[in-house]
Amino acid sequence: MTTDDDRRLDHAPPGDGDLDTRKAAILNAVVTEYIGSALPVGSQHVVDAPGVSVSSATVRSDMAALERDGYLTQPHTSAGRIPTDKGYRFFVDQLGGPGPLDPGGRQQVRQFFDHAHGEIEEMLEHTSGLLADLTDCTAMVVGPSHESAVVRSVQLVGLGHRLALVVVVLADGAVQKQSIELPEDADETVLSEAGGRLVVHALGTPLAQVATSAGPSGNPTVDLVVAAGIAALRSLGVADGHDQLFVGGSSRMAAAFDAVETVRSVLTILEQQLVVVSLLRDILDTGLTVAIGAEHGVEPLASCAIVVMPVSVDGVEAGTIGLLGPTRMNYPLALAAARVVGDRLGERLSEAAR
Amino acid sequence: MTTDDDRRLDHAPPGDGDLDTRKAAILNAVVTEYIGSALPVGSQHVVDAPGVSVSSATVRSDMAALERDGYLTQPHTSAGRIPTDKGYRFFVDQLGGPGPLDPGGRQQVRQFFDHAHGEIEEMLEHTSGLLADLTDCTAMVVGPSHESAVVRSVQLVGLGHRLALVVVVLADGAVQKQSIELPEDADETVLSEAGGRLVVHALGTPLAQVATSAGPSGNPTVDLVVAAGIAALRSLGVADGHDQLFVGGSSRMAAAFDAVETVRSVLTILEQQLVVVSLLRDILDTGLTVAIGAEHGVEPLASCAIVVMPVSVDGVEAGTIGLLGPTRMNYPLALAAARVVGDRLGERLSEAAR
DNA sequence: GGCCAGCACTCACTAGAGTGGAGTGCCAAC
DNA sequence: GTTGGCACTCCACTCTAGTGAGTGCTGGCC
Repeated sequence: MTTDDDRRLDHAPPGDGDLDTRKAAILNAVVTEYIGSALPVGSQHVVDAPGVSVSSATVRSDMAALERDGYLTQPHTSAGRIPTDKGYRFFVDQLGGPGPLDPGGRQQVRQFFDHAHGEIEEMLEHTSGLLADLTDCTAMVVGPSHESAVVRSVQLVGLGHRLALVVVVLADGAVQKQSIELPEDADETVLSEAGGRLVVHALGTPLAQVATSAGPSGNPTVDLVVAAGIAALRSLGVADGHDQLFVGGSSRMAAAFDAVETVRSVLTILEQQLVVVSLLRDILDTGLTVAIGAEHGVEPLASCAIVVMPVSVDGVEAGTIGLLGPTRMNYPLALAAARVVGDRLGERLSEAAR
Repeated sequence: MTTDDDRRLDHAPPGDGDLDTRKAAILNAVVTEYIGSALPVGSQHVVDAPGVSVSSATVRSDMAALERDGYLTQPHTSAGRIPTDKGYRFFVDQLGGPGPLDPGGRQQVRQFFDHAHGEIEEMLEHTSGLLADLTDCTAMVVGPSHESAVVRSVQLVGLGHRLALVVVVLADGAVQKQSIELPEDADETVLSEAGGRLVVHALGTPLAQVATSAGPSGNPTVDLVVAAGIAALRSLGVADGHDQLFVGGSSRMAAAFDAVETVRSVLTILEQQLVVVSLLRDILDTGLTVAIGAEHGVEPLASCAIVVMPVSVDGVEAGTIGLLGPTRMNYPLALAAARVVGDRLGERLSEAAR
């Protein structure tokens, strides 16, 4: 039964992160099994796994060692083992990054991007749905920040009642707006004069680098409006991560846990866009791709794992993809899907920015 | 104990939707109690309620009658009663519309709208959060449709690569965009010429009433671009309900049910914007304010009730507020909150449109 | 020294019996 | 029509085996 498969593993280097080859194989088998069944895994279920050509007794003693070392744990004595966060961590590290996506998934991704149309926000939104479908996780998509996008057009539109709208079109196709208050004596002429000056001031400049002030025009009212417009532009340039998060498939969290209280607390986190965006940012900043259990500091997500993948637009990390699931999520699938979708999304966004 | 309070009810007209005064009082007491406790209500818990100055034995026989008539049901023999959908319906009808909001809630609403700032989308989003906080329900806010909003500004911005963006600013401060493909030979001149013609064509017109075609300009390329721009404008005028729904507090659904499967199916519905928007639309169209259980046709929401409230902008029903909770939701609170917030939101939007 | 069959042990899970209590329906009396 | 009294029902809870998956240990074997 276990004849050919093992050779590869038997001859692998002995030290694989403190674990000998067989222990690693057993750990992987436990993790894989548990991800599939969500049931504690006994020694008997592991003996047939590749790389484990020993009896259940030997597996037991190895499992005991793995438990001593903190990779596995028992819900109670005389139950099977389930992986600890450390166990999942080993499993994930040993995967060595995303593998290929299964053909069905690849097909689904291809179809999606072939038919993806419409505006960028719509596409990001749908992408989160696609990822959720592919992985059965909750998907988070953070759109590219507009900080460095070049201003293609600025417009000042009066709305009446001392209110005007600064409308900016950026090179990546994003449209931003910000309302400003007008001084009492600002009429159409002032608005159009100020609009013209804003165009001269900001056109062709990255949003975050719009200069703080423009020269005087001779008309103090115009100067006031221009100043307000510049302030509005600059405030749009600050990436507050507020308006660019798309969460898809949050209902999957309900399927992932059977404690309704866990579901509630996870959903509560997901409602806080700022928390989610900075969480993903933090994980990326620590250089991780997967954050398991307590590794990210967010307490209510202690029983969750997060897979993050940067989305590169023209070679620059611009957006982020995140997948949220229980710690026993399907890591190989999640990693593969995140990579493939991230790459394709990046390509798409790069094309659009060109 | 029950002396003064009853007189009002004792002298009420005998037929209140097929129920005599005392039965109605008992039904109301059961509903109120059950909304608070989520536990089946026994005859003993009802004898102290206003309008019920009889013994538990009498209450029992009335309850039996109410069950025969379909207002109450028993989870099992020898358990207390819980209201049926019909029972909730009677309760809600007898409320006769929204009552006043409690002072704390009023205060919260006032504070919110005093400090509400920023763009319309942001405000709608935050409004959904406010409603969820007030009522402990999931809140849905459908923004005003832009069909009838007057075009304040049209702009054609080239994005390179045979792509341009039609950017429309509407009188209510909304900004819409739609990308169009350009013919091979469209250069900056064509773009600006076409942009100018679009302005002439659409400015001051309600979005849904933009005429289908403009006269020829003499330059076939310009005509092509203008046609594409008009098509884009008209497509924006179609209220597909896609981009104007804001759902807040979906985590509250997890707290409302203890069956995780129910939570999952409800969340799945909430993820389908189109379904939610048309559901609210349907309920409003049937002239209801509250849809209980099976009254709306959506099967996965059979254990939910929905409170809807139109939001009037300048006297015209423009947006919608919806509250989703379990059938045993706090109807008086939900109705009061929806009314107050809906009114204030309407005022706010009317101001902005002026 | 590493591996393994055998064995005693642990403990969640299930089913069944017993009990308490909340609640009902019915009835005779007022 | 209303009420107190009473027998009855049935859930929720507890307790008690019994079962079985799974463990740790041990002594013998290669």
